[in-house]
Amino acid sequence: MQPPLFGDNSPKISPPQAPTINFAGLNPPQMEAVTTTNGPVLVIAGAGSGKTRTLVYRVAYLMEQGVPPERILLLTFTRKAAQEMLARASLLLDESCQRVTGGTFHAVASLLLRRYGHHLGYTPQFTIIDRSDAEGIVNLLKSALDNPESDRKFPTRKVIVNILSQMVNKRQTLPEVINQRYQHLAEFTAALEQIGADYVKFKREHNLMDYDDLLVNLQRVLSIPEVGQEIAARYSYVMVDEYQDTNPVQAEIVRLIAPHQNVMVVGDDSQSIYSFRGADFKNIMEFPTLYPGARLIRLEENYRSTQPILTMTNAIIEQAAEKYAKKLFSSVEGGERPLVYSARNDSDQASYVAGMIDSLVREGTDRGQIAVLFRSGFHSYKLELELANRQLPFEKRGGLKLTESAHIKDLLSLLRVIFNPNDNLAWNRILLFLDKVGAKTAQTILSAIKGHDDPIRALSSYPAGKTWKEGLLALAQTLESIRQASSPVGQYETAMAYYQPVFERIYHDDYPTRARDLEQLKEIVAEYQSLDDFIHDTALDPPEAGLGKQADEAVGGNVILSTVHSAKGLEWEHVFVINLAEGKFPSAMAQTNEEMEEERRLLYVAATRAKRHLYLVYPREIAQAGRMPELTMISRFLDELPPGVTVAAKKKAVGMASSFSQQTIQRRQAIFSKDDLTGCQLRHPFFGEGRVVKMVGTRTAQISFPRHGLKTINLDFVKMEIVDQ
DNA sequence: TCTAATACCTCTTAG
DNA sequence: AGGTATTAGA
Repeated sequence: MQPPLFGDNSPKISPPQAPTINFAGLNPPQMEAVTTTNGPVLVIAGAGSGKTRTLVYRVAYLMEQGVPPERILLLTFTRKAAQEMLARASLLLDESCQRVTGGTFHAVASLLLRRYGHHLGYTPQFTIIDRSDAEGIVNLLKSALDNPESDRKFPTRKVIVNILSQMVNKRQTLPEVINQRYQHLAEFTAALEQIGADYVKFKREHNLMDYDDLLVNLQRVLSIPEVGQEIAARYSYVMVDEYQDTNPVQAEIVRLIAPHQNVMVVGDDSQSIYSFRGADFKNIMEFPTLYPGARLIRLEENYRSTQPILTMTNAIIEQAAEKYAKKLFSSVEGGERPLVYSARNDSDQASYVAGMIDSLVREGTDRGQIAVLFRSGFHSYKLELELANRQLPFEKRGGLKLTESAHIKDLLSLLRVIFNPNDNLAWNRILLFLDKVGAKTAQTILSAIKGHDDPIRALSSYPAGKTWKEGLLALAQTLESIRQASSPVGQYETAMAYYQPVFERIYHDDYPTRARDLEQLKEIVAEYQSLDDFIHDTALDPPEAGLGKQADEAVGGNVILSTVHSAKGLEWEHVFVINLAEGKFPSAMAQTNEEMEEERRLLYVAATRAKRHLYLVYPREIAQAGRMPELTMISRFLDELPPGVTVAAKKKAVGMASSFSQQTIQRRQAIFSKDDLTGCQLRHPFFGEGRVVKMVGTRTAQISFPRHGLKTINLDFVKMEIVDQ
């Protein structure tokens, strides 16, 4: 269970003896940041300089000074970060630290807007929509616009949502956004303006808020004098983590919520990686202007990484076009230079990394001390297969979230219409479950039942077509039962009983795999007392889907595969950064100089996650679906490094997994040159190990895989390895 | 007129 | 692997 965002307001019983905090572990600037509690404070904290520790101590210190936890607000970048900090503060002081209000801007906004959103015309049951929901709405509005000749150049719903979001986050007008980044769409300005207005109207009419609305609407209620005062009166001390990644709207929220100016913000301009969300690393430098008399504290000593790693990361940021002079120095002894491995291709890269991880684990390295980082979620697919083959459990962070997959959205939609009967997207989704009902019919039904104060009842009396009347009644009945079910699990099960056959029909190809996600969802639902809480929580902090998660909740944790963005603020002994090739990292999407600079900072963030060992890997060629593999160039960021900062890794140098040893390779070649492989144990990149039952032709074998059954495989096309004769 | 099946295309990063 | 555009079929 997540700790409540707002602490309970029950009267606090002071402990007989006030516990005291031991500050021995803090250096002088950290100590200054902890004890300067009144007035604005800006902490510029380099990577690994003990920023989190400082915040944790400060929370505990404030409480030791007698500040009630309910009056402290800690805004962080992820909900997880807030939980972790409060848990650590509890260890320093006592459990009451858990009652501090801590979470993301969005989570805090969601809670405050449930209470104060009525000033803007929202009911407390508004639904938070995610990106794909927003895209769905925009798509709807786009087609309603009926541009005469549906031109191919008209932007996709994805691009439109990006543009609308950028307008909000950077507080720009549509022409400004178009002029800055989307000049090629200038001719569609009028249409986009219309879609933007329709989108706002649609959300308003259906009691929906997207992520941007949460922030903007919070800012708006805070700007209503009486309401703003009431909210501001709740908090006497406000702390903001990762301030370099806040956007102007968030900065304004901080200003409004803390008129007393007891605000401490912590950040590092070199680690600004969210400009696509409207953040500008210059904002942090403007803090002293916004808060005259702000105390500036710098944390520059690095407690995380060895000097050779810092030498390399300093070199990366050294090349940045615009930077505020800062050079981290290490207090960690010794260490080796970062290794660079040049892989032949994606497969070689995956097998190198998996092999290294395998041998590290065999040597006794804690799995939880190993992470693989990459620019984009899909960059790790190959590696995921490779790790699964070697039965190495891992957890993936970033990329697709559980609630973003189609089948989970289906089920959640059944619950969402109960919660917010105005949620058209959810309605549309579940109406499409019905056989013989498509987009058109669904819209017709929807507009018919929309006006009723009880759309579910209205649904059961809808004049349905002969072919789908039965299905419609069954759906209406199910919704009624869900509404009446007493617990969230009960509601889940009622919904699931209805959804199961639909599910098997829609996803007939792969529903067993997807079924696992639904099971996982059930476990999450089971932790909740009310459906409302469940829907709020999952909207803002979707649980992550993963192969690895259920594999092993082993001691010390699992190997982590993560996007760089999701690795922010974390650290590991061993860090692999993969796909360091032009077009991948930096991403091909980075066009402007500013964007390229952000890619550089992104690599800086990735590399500074490493405590002792850093491995930089890139493929020399990239396979593209349906095309010949293309040669790639090494990432410019590595190419620009001064000589001697890194060291080339020898191919498969360090104790590789047995299946990749020289002997194995020789044996494999020897045997593969033979004709008859009957009886051999082979390893398939996807199906895992299997035994050859018989040869079908000279190069084709029938192989029995324990988990996947009998397959006929051409050995020239599929890369197989000999495991045993 | 609408649904269902098929072939094809494109993929950032996140609350 | 997901969505979209196209087309066959009801």
